[in-house]
Amino acid sequence: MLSQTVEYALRAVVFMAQRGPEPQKTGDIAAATQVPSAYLAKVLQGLRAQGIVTMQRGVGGGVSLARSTNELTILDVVNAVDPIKRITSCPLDLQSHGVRLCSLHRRMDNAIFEMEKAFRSTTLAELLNDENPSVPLCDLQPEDRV
Amino acid sequence: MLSQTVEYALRAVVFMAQRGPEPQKTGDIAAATQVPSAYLAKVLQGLRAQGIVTMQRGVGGGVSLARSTNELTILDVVNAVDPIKRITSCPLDLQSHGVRLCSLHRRMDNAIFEMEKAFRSTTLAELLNDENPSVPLCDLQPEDRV
DNA sequence: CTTAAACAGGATGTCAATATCCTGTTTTAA
DNA sequence: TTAAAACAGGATATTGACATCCTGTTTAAG
Repeated sequence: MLSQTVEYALRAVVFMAQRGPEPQKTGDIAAATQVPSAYLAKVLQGLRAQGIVTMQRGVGGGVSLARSTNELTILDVVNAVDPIKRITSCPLDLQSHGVRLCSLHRRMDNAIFEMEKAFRSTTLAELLNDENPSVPLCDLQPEDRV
Repeated sequence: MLSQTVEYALRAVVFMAQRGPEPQKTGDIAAATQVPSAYLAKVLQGLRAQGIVTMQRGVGGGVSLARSTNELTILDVVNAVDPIKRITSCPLDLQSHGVRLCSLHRRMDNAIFEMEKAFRSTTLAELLNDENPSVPLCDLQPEDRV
């Protein structure tokens, strides 16, 4: 349904958001998010290409979020690595359908739209501020469990 | 986003629904829906395995819908060939998250749920009765166009 | 200037989704 | 009983997603 790559990208972005503005090393992100390090490097390159993160080489370098967590939605991250493709014209190329989708494809597109809407409705900041005993990427200590 | 297989399965099912109860030959369905015939045969086998269609071999045989179009939703077809996988437990296997998803995965699951809901909300019968100038799979003649 | 840190990116491997082909089996009708 | 229709299903490409490895380049610090 959602690609591994999307899952990885979101984990990485959430991790950076939790850590604040300091650049994080790819290896550290990979370890914390349980993502294969070499593959994460590729995913992060995709995020950089889409302006979601910036990367700094050399000693003391690493990966940082390019925008405020208030201005970054889940959808932004999803679209950066695996864009949601709405159905905008007839998949069968029927001349008379064109941009006026038939009932089948209109409803398929609507389902995709609903998912898109759900992703757009949450910013990274909202994710972090969620009052939820389970914190993204963080296992609780036994004594903290409910 | 949605697999080719899902698109193909839905086209095939819609075609059969349009044609009524008579069994349709795989080759005819393939031609009408613009789906590779040999591949459609595999997809239909999947639909049969999930009880969406029945298939009859031999002269006069073919594929038929196993249920009324009132009792068959888009979701049924989608789940038969490419099941929608909700997120039911922590993808990182964090002990303390378990079934209590963190804010990230709860929202990812919610997006999937919204799509699932959209698919569940429409039956095949509703698709066919949609007052919409574009009829699924059918190109209009030039003189009929708006 | 040298060195180690850290990303950059090409080459390569693996696997599942997509797709094709061919032969076998079932079924109906003549 | 025979023949043709039609599905059944195994074997085999092809392609892109996922993943790894290795070497090069940039950068900061000493």
